[in-house]
Amino acid sequence: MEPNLGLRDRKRLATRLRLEDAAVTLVLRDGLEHTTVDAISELADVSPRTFFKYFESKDAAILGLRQVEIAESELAEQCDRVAEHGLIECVIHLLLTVIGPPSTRLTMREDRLEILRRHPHLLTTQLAQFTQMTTEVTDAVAALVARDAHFAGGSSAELAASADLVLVLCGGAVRVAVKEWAEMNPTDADGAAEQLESRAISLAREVSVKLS
Amino acid sequence: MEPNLGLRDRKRLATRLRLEDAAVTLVLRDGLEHTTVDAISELADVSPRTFFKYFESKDAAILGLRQVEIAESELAEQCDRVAEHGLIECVIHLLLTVIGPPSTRLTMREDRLEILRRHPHLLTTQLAQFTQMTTEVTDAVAALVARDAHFAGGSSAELAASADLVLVLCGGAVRVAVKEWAEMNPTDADGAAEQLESRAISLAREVSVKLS
DNA sequence: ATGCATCACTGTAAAATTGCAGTTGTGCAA
DNA sequence: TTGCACAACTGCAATTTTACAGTGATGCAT
Repeated sequence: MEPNLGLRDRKRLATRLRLEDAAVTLVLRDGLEHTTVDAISELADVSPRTFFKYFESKDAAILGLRQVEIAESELAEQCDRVAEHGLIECVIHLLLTVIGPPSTRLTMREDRLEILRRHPHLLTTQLAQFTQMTTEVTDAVAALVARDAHFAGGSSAELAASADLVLVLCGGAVRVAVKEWAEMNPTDADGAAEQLESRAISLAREVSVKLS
Repeated sequence: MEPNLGLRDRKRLATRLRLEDAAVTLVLRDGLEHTTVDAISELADVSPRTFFKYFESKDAAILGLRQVEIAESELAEQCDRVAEHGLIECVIHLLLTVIGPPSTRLTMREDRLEILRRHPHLLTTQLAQFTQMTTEVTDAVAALVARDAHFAGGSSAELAASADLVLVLCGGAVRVAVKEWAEMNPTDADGAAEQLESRAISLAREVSVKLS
């Protein structure tokens, strides 16, 4: 699946998956509150200290939320699509790029949905993490908004405010699209990226039209 | 200022303000990383355990973020404005109601802005808390959206998705408006509520128009 | 004024999270 | 192959945060 990775990266990926599996397994078996970081780490054969090198919190491990770091070059590349496509399309594509493709392991996805049903407060964690991800691209979105014809001519402060709002709207659209996809599409995971992008764009468009 | 409070509530309010003052004072004096919850609690004359009865985290105390709990009745009352006003206006008014009026203590506001400048990561905390607040009114917003003429006729899932996006857009508008107000309006704190509402509405309207 | 229900406060212990320093394994070039 | 730079892993200590259980203060009806 991923043969183009060196030994170091393969080990790292394996450790992360082992931690995710351990977290999900133990939570389903013992319940969220009786599952400790120590137990997860032990089952995954790493020290508790290492656990936090992979995940920001226990919840993040259970949900499989990796921390993103974006290369400036990637962002700049994405930003050269404004002329051809619309602003909403560009921002959503940017967001989907940084959050990466959804997990292809169907069992895992089912298990996580079950955990989310049992512990709704995890939705808060998920939302917070997602929001944090989106803020990482704030500067890039500001640049995109500044180039858009509809927003041109505003003051610096106005542009910054507009960028902020465009970002939260598109981020929300992506979040809703991902959620719908996770809940409704148990079969193929191939066209996922395209489906997500298409759905998110139509959601954002629809709302902005109906609100104006 | 607030004579219509019993002894218990007055004491509680005083304790919260003492904790906020202690947190801000110590952070400005010793720096964020050298200020412990123990020190804050000691200066405020409560136990560290009590600290967490008032604030969810050290950061929340520094920023003065109180945890909100909304009465269902209040929400229902707000929701009866859809017919007369637009959807955006209603949702923003709802949000401003639940987050309450901004702090009127100017020194405190200045001090906190200074701390935010020195420790940008606190913005993440602030944003997360704000997002959490907004999600508390998800159901009420869903009801508002369902009543709105532009959104009527959609399926249940479509309505839920739309409500989600309307909420993040309005929430973002309020957040931007509050931020602008905190940074630019050192004088009167009286018309604050109206200014905030007006600014947030125009922000949300403008973006939805330009995006559509 | 009295009694009761409730809430605020506290101590203790356990779990979660972070910082620091040291060891080991990996990638890479000589 | 050897050696170096760096990343991953670990242990340890300190801090943050939560759960539980108990004590005292407050609000309120009588």
